[in-house]
Amino acid sequence: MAGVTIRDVAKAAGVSTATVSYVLNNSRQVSEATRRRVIEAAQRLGYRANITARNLQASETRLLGYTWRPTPPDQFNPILDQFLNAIAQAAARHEYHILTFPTTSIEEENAIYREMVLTGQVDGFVLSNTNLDDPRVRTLLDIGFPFVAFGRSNPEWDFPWVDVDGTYGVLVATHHLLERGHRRIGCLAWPEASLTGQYRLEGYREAMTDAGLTVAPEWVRRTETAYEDAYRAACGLLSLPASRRPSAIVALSDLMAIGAMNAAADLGIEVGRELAIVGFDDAPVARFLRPPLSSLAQPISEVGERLATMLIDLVNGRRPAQAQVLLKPSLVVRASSAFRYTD
Amino acid sequence: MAGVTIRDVAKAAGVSTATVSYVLNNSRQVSEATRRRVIEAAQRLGYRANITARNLQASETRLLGYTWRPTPPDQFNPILDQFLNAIAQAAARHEYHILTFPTTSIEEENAIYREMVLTGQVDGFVLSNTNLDDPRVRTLLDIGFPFVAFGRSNPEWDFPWVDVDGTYGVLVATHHLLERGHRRIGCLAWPEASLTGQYRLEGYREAMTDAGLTVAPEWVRRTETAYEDAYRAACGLLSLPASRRPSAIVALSDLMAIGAMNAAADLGIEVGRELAIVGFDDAPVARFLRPPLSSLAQPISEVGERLATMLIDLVNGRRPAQAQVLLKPSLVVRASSAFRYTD
DNA sequence: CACCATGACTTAAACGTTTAAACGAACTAT
DNA sequence: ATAGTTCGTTTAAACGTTTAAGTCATGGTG
Repeated sequence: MAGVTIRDVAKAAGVSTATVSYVLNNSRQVSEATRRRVIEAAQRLGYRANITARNLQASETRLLGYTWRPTPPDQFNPILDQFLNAIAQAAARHEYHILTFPTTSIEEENAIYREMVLTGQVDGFVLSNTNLDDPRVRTLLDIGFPFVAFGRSNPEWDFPWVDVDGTYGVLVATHHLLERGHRRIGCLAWPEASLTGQYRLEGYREAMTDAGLTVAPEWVRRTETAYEDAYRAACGLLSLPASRRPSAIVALSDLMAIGAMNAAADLGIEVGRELAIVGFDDAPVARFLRPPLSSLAQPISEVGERLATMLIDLVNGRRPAQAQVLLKPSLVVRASSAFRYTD
Repeated sequence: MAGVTIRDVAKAAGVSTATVSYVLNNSRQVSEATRRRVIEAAQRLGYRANITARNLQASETRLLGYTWRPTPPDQFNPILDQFLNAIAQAAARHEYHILTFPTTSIEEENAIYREMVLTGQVDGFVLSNTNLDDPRVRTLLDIGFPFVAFGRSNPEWDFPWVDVDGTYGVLVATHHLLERGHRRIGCLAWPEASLTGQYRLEGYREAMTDAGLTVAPEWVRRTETAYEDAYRAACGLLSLPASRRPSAIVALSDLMAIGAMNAAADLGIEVGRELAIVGFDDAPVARFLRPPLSSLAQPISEVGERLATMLIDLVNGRRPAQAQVLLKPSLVVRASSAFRYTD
């Protein structure tokens, strides 16, 4: 397409292609006169180095792969936009770009990884939504290919990751509820298999223990992340006899929190007066709900930025300054939980 | 990284690299015996052709660029996930991948386009959120680089696009409201400069005219897309004297619809009984609102798929079968507008 | 004056493919 | 028997860079 090559510039400036390269990359001393001639010629012809050729010669691609599994239509992904944006911006600063490819299953993802590594399509990967013993992490560790992960996996595995401290977040949220006078606090949690779910739930338990409260088993409802499941689970919580029915619910995601809000409404319980709810993620829509939903905001942009720079370090054979980073989410208190509760 | 090249395979099979290439690409007759030897060797060594080298030689990248402007934190992008997914899946079927890069302004986007074209980083572009006289469309038309757009621009410009028929969508939505007994219908519209806004508004006007109703100027409120603006505009609509106050509102986006829902709630007007509201986009959250919000669902996956295949056709010098495609959105009726209204 | 170092540039190989052109052997048709 | 085809394969150029190694003045040093 572009068509103007380094040879054209060399000819126009009356020098060899090597000299042109040296001038343009500042990689060797060149006399001022020649330098000017080359630059002038390059500019006049509108020369821009062909990236593919450069990459071939450097045997790199300056591409970072990011896979994500598309969100089912009945759920939402509150962070894709921001996350993709953050990693792409950070990568661009180092002249890297993001290659995105959605996949449908972990197995497919794994296969695609191998393929991309073998064909040299990317220099590294960004994983997200990692889980305990994540096979993708295992694969990449085994073949020794550069990658970073948003999320932890097996604590025994040494690999670079950034994660948001779910334990801390839920601990803070639960403290907040305790501080507003709640004593019976329920939790909409995920199945045991979810590592992220484990961390978050731990925060809830810790806070309750700190406050000298015992967690009734019936207060912790494990459920899939889908809206309907959360709705049903919340109905269960709210149908407990008055003395054991929670006056506050911590939901491990905003979608689940919405399920809880609607369950409460359908049972005639007023959220923001009789019942407090806190979510996790601070989805954009949280502010617009009625009442506005308190939630834990994840520092997604920082996660993305750190991951990108870590990965670029790795790709270039440098050890990243910090290979494991745990960032704190921040609680955004809104009307769904701002009120003071008294029994 | 991968390390095993076509030369290694050639040596292992005792043939020239050309033969290996011919076998592996099926591009020339090769004797069965040699074919088997080559395939066996390739397999044994785990050979996969290096993509960069192949691309250089073919002077292509098999990469399609997609830029989007990140959504401001107080808004949401209900379609990025699905759209990216659709184009990436469709592209993958033809062994193309998507290079994403977020930008902050149209000007920056334009500059990046030029740069990417000149450096040969992508074979084509997917634009979205095009507007009247969109400078990006102009640039790409001028330099003659392959691209497709989600959205129309200047009707005089001949370029390939796919769009969702906003006029039709809002027409259907308005008909639906008329059919439920509404006579005073308001519209939360966008500033005149928005082409998409123009099309959608037209649907509203047409439906009203069809029904023999005149649109009171005060019923059409032009506003920015932000929540607060829509909220205020809706307050304006709902504060009209009873005889002129709309009993139904068509909002040109779900975010604006939410603004209207909350405005109504704050004014003590019950949505779903006294006031009907319809949005546009069918954001995932629409189902979970109270009442659930009626909305126009865009066939995003189809848009993405069509765009990707059109672009790949273009990149390969084929004219796409259909260069301009207008798809119909479908109205999803939920409780916010399902009731029958009587004055 | 011989020698070496330095500076400014060029030559040519390399990165890993694909593919046009050349080549030789085995057939086929005259 | 000879020329022309066909088949299967190899040779080598090409894609557009970067860069190690080489060349050749020039100038400084002992």
